[in-house]
Amino acid sequence: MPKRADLSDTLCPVGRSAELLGDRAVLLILRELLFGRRRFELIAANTGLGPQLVSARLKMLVAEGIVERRAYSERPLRHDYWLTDKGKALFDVLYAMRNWSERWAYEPGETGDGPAIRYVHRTCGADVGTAKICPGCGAELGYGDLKGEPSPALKAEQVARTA
Amino acid sequence: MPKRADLSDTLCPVGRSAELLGDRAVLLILRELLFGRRRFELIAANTGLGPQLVSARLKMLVAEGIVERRAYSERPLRHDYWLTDKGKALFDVLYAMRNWSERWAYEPGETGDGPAIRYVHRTCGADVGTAKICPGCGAELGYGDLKGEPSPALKAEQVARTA
DNA sequence: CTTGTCACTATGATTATCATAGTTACTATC
DNA sequence: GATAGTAACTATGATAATCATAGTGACAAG
Repeated sequence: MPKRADLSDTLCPVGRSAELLGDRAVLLILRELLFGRRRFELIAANTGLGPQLVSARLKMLVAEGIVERRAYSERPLRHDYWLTDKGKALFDVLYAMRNWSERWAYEPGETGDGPAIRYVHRTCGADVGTAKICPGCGAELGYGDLKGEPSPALKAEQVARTA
Repeated sequence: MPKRADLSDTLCPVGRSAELLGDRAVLLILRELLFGRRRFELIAANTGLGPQLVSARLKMLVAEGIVERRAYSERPLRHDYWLTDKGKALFDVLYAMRNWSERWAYEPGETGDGPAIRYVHRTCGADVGTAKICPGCGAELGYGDLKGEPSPALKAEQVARTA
């Protein structure tokens, strides 16, 4: 690869976010952070990415103001990673990706009989399916509004990765 | 790069679409297709990607059932590229990316005084801003529902790229 | 004082990407 | 009828990002 072309100065909004999100490692790390997994080793294990890549991407995300690095222990000194408001706002993008996958990316029956992850609206309890607005109460769905329940098969996969 | 790790068999819906969308070239090509630019040379020029990359990604997108290759002329034989329903459904993801960018990815005043692209709901005429549901009529917004008007600055950039 | 934990850094092989140039199959112009 | 143009690609070589594996530093626990 030559130095990859830089699109961060394009005025096109899709091009600008493509520079950030058009990267498997970034998307997977954001998934972990949105799921509330904040520790380096957990992120590395769940994504299957090497520590060097995780380190490089987290540094970049901190520099972009999407992630914040915090000390959660002084002795020994240990850090973890938190999404900023700018980072939390990326929930909408990942949720759209999830919705597309649930509809288009699985063979029939591949996830059992339900979706790979069942999402429930915290405030009203409705199963949101793959909707953009809550079918129970009509509210828009954003960061923190949903509670996800992975299917048994997906849960087994996640356990296998961290073991 | 070693062979990139394959996530296409993960059961996680974000992981599965990350395999597809976690790629700058794919996102940029999808942007062009969603904007109705279907010809190879136009896509290459507007994205700034080399023809080899465009060719490889379009082949992959055809194999994934996201894009369809059609002959638009017999003599000389010429082809262009159309989104399938599976491809059109990716509008939601790119629209979420656009919304995030409009809110978080620009310095104040960088796009003039409005957004980089102003979107209007075709059926009711309302300016949708960065909403997920139309603020005019309350309808959900999907592929084909919006008419985009790039800001003068963005338009100038697009003209410069194709010249 | 050895083993374990966590957040990383270092090294080398592999390969995707970019820039540039060339190819094929026609049509249009001089 | 030879040259130039157009559209959709393919070929080639240099570069650098990625992966696998191993190692480091600072501390805690047994």
